[in-house]
Amino acid sequence: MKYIEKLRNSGLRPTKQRLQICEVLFDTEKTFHFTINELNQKIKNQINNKISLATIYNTVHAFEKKGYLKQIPINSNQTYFDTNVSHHHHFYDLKDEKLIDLENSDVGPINILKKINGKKIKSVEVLVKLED
Amino acid sequence: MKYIEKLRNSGLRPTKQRLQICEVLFDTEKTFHFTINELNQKIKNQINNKISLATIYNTVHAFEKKGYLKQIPINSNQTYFDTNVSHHHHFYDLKDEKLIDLENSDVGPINILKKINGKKIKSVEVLVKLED
DNA sequence: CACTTGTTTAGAATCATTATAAACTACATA
DNA sequence: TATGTAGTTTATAATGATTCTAAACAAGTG
Ligand SMILES: [Mn+2]
Ligand SMILES: [Mn+2]
Ligand SMILES: [Zn+2]
Ligand SMILES: [Zn+2]
Repeated sequence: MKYIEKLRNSGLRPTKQRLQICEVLFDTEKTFHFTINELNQKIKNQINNKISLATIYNTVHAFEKKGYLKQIPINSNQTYFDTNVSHHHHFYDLKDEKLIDLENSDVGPINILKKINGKKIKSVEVLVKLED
Repeated sequence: MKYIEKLRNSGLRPTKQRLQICEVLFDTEKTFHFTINELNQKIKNQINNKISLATIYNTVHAFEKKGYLKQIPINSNQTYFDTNVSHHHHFYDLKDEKLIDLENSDVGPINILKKINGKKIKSVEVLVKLED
């Protein structure tokens, strides 16, 4: 199974629950954005199985640490994650509270001129807030 | 007093507590970033008075709504605010968990090419994560 | 001053997230 | 294949930032 490698790379044994989480996260045509609660619902519907929140949190965080998921920097009462781990940006629709992908090509090249001594840039993310 | 106008514009009466919050927020040479807890500490030290958290939350949110404070989009267990309401961006030092201003001129012009039907851009914010 | 409406506050409620620890499982090794 | 150990799952509790509540209090008006 293709997900075993992802799990092992993340330092996790391939258990039934984790493989099911992988199916929901990665066995899709399109990438998507989600909160832990939304993922939990999706698992219940799609896999027709309940996985404890603790396992979901742990697995998502392990993937995020390894770079198989991204956290989206946004102020919300819940943390948003993204299965699209390519370098890209986001619209945030303030009214609908929805995220929309902004491909790298939809945003011009970004050149950070300021340097901080002894630090290097890990990521550059643009958040574009939308209103009506 | 110069803060009375800010308060009235935000739909708030100028009370003793709110004026003291204003002093801490706006009576400074430099702008700064803060969490509610940090602001609470600052008030205790600087004004030598305790103001209830409810009042601090309410006042900060009223100012944020009116545009006298900005919320910084970042994933943290606490919400970060900024007294610098000019259009600017941020470095986020992952190790020290500190925010650093990135002036508009430190980032090239950003051109959002994608348009969303019926929505207009309210803000464009760049977050640059730093590692060692 | 008297009245109304807005404000402050302590404490409770909420709720996303993290911690705990007991029952269970993967899997290496005998 | 059987056994042992380290890792995993789960229900449940704890944590902690934020929001809510409602009673005591203050601002502003006439
Ligand atoms: Mn998280
Ligand atoms: Mn807030
Ligand atoms: Zn995305
Ligand atoms: Zn700033």
